[in-house]
Amino acid sequence: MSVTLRGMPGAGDYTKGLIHQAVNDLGYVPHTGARDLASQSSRAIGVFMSDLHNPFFADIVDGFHWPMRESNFHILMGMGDQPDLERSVLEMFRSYRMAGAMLIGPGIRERELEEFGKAIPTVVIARKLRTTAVDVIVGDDRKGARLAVEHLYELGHRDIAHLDGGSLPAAAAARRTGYLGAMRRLGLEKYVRVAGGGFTLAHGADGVDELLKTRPPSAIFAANDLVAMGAIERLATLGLTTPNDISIVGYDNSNLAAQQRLGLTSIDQPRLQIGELAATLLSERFAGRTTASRHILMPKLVERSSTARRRSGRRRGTNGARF
Amino acid sequence: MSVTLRGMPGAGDYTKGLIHQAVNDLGYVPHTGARDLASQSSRAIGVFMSDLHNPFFADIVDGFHWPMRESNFHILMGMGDQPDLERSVLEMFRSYRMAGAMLIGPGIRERELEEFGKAIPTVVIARKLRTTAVDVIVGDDRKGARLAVEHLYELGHRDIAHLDGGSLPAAAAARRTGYLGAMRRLGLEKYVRVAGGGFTLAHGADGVDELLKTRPPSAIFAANDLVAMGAIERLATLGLTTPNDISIVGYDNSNLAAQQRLGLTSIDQPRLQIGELAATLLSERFAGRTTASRHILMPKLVERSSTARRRSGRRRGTNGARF
DNA sequence: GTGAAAGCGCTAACAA
DNA sequence: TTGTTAGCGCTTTCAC
Repeated sequence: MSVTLRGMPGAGDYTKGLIHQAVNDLGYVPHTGARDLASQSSRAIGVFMSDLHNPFFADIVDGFHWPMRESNFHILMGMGDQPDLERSVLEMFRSYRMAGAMLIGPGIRERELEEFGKAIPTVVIARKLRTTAVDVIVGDDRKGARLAVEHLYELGHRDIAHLDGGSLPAAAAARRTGYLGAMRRLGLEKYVRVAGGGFTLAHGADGVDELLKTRPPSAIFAANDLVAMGAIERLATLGLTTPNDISIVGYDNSNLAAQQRLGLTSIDQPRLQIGELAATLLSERFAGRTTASRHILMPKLVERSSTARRRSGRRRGTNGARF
Repeated sequence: MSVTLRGMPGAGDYTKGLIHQAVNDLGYVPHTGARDLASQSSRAIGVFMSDLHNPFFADIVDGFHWPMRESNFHILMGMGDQPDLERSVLEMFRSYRMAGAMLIGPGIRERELEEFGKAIPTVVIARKLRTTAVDVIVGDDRKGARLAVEHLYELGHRDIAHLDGGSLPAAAAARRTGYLGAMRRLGLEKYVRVAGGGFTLAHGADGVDELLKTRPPSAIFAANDLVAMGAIERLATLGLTTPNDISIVGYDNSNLAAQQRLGLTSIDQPRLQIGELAATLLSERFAGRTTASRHILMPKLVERSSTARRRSGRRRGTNGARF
């Protein structure tokens, strides 16, 4: 069909217009499956997200989206919060012979990820990996946890508890380890308390309930912003305000923390930049790079109003003007 | 290859096992593109989301996901917050000759959606449409807005402002209209105030700033939960607490409102159920239904702690026990 | 039951 | 430049 309708080097603009017009009217859309089959190639990039609700992930996708589109790829997203679902999503990516993939917070075994990476150029986000079959972008979560604890320490807090992210995502373990290490280094072993277990708002609320069974801590380091927010709100309903009664640090510096003038002190990971870097790494792979590329991004603490100097006596106050 | 490796009615279990083993070791994954081309069919369902950050949408997808998987379809998601992106996502769905599609909050013209619906069995969520080419699931947003205003009225509020959802999504207009109508019916015209314009946390905060340029209202009806939360937090930093100083009602009853014990009074739309219904409608289409199916879901108000009876004198109090 | 052959809608290579 | 042809990896059909 007219030189398969693509380049059409010949033919004047007028003719071109006519053809496109006709094609449009007919509602013709080229058959990607057939095209990919014939050309033995694909312009599709698979994006796997372990959690559709996590705004941190959404930002990464936002950052990834644009450069990929500019390079004329299209993004197909799959999600699955359980290993089986995850596997089936990855198999689907392979079954479409996609050109590349970005996996955000995958939970399956490293072996499986390695096998996947051998089949499709892949960049993995937020999962520490040894294999060289995929590119990796991770934050230094232990360092981030340390920043959080030290920040609270400098504000005079000693009784610092941790709301844990749970078992599945690797990030949770690193943050917990970082917390424990920092507490030890500061001589605060006796204050060490870990509660909760999960990355959602509900986990934050439940974690607070758990902590309060013994005593309210002076400060909390939460595994991510969602958990921190859940904790703050739970504390509020119990009459404990932040930061007057309890200081809280989150993780991810997601837009929940930032845009919402809630002002959550949080550990920043450059979300959009991570997505953009992922796009760059894939492009490099497409351009021929075969060696693995590994990036450890340094987190930094963003101080907002959810943390404050420890007050000896409890007092309730406002921190803004009244009308 | 071994009766194309599918049913394999013959061959003992042992042989079957051997074959699958070998296939697995070789890392063979059937080529979906070729299969679809040959069979002139597809097991792919496209899901379009206008906003990856909206937890309401994520819940709908969650509800949709399971029944579809059970029916042996796989979900491929695309997103795009701008009309051009949206168009390109839909074209991609068509280029893959997908079996069906769910479009959440599409923003393009009805004509285009109609054309799409003629090509692929489609259910559209959260967008009022006249065309019979697609199935439609919408909430009665005007009714929902009325519920919100009446609830606040019954609590003694008169000076009720609205934080608007903006121009693009059709839902915003219906909620605004519902607000205006309800205010008029209650004889509160002189209190009518609309501020903000958008569906994000930041829009909520900005809307509050806008309102406070004149005077703090007694209560606020927000276009969705994100906006409500942004407003609450902004008010808090200004020393105005909810619900003591200002009552707030959100919309969507998203998990931000519910799980987070923030306790946001909100207008419930049965999110998971919407997703499940969408799956049912698609299945019906696959089973042969050709007439359009249209569903208007009735919203209901879920009262939580962000709304309270109006207090004549301002006072600040706690609403929970202290330790 | 099993095996061979045609063909899905395209692209790529070649011939005219 | 343009038209023709083989073939991508499968399914489907039809003959055996």
